[in-house]
Amino acid sequence: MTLVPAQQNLVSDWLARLHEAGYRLTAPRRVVVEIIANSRYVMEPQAVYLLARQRSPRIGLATVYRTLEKLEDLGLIQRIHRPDGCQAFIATVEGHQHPLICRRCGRVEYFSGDADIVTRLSQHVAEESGYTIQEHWLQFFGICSECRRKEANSE
Amino acid sequence: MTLVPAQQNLVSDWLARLHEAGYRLTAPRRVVVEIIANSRYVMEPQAVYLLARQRSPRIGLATVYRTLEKLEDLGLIQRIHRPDGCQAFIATVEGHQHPLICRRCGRVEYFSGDADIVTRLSQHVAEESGYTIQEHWLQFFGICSECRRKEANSE
DNA sequence: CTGCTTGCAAAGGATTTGCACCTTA
DNA sequence: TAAGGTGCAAATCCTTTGCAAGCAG
Repeated sequence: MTLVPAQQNLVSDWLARLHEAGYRLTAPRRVVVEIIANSRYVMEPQAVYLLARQRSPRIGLATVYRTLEKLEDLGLIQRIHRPDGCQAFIATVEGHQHPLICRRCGRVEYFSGDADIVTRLSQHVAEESGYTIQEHWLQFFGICSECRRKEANSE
Repeated sequence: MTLVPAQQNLVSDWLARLHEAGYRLTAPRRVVVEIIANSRYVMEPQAVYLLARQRSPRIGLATVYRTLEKLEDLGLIQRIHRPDGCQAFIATVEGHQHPLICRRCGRVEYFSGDADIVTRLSQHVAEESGYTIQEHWLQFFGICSECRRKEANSE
């Protein structure tokens, strides 16, 4: 299981995917795409909306929701389910990866493993339970080193 | 990692815990506790409410929410976070377990492992990322054997 | 008895929807 | 220029809260 580096060119990639899927490339969509694709932080619709308005003051919250919905359908972003709710999104990374989220700042790292341990675990679970396993979720929560440092300094 | 058997006496156990915590044992609370403690299925507040009303027609939805809140605070039930939301609850099982949820019927099984593989994974992730890991979530989704059988029959 | 609980109804928030106007392809 | 997309505001949906009346301890 190894740390996955940040990805390049996500923006043009996502725009292309939206286009292929038959969606039009409008100014508001470009703004929303750029905001999420370039964020290494978990983002709620409100937060995306506020950032979007800085660039494009007339954009509406509904448009943000509609764009997020499409990106999620296309699998380009995914929900992060946290104890306090599950309305936050992050970019999906290629391959089978698992997010690690900082509880202080929302920063996300990704872990990916070929010959995924969890996949093997999942086969074991399937055998014992009799279920057909379709999917698994694995998410880690903690505090990133930067937030730990800040905390140490403020004491 | 092994399948965890269903638990006995959850109801009296939970009532005792509520009592110890200083809460009163009222009729509506007993009803809600019985419904969730005896369910091996994921349950949303609405569903609990509807079942509760069959037994106790005057019970209010707010009471259901308030009881669920207490049970969650005491760690007796936990939220199941699914792609479509995270408002469903199931009983918490002793020890470190991971739920396996049927996407058709909501049935839940639990897996638990001593010397948890995921815990070891989590240490590895901590080293590579520099994060302090506080928690991890692992959930499996699939179709239980009963739902598969039903499906096969109806074709 | 005392104060925690309840049911009801109203309030609050987040998300979705309807619609006339605008833009992309 | 047609169809899809937008912003706005209203509508919905889920959850929480305020309060007088009802019970558990």
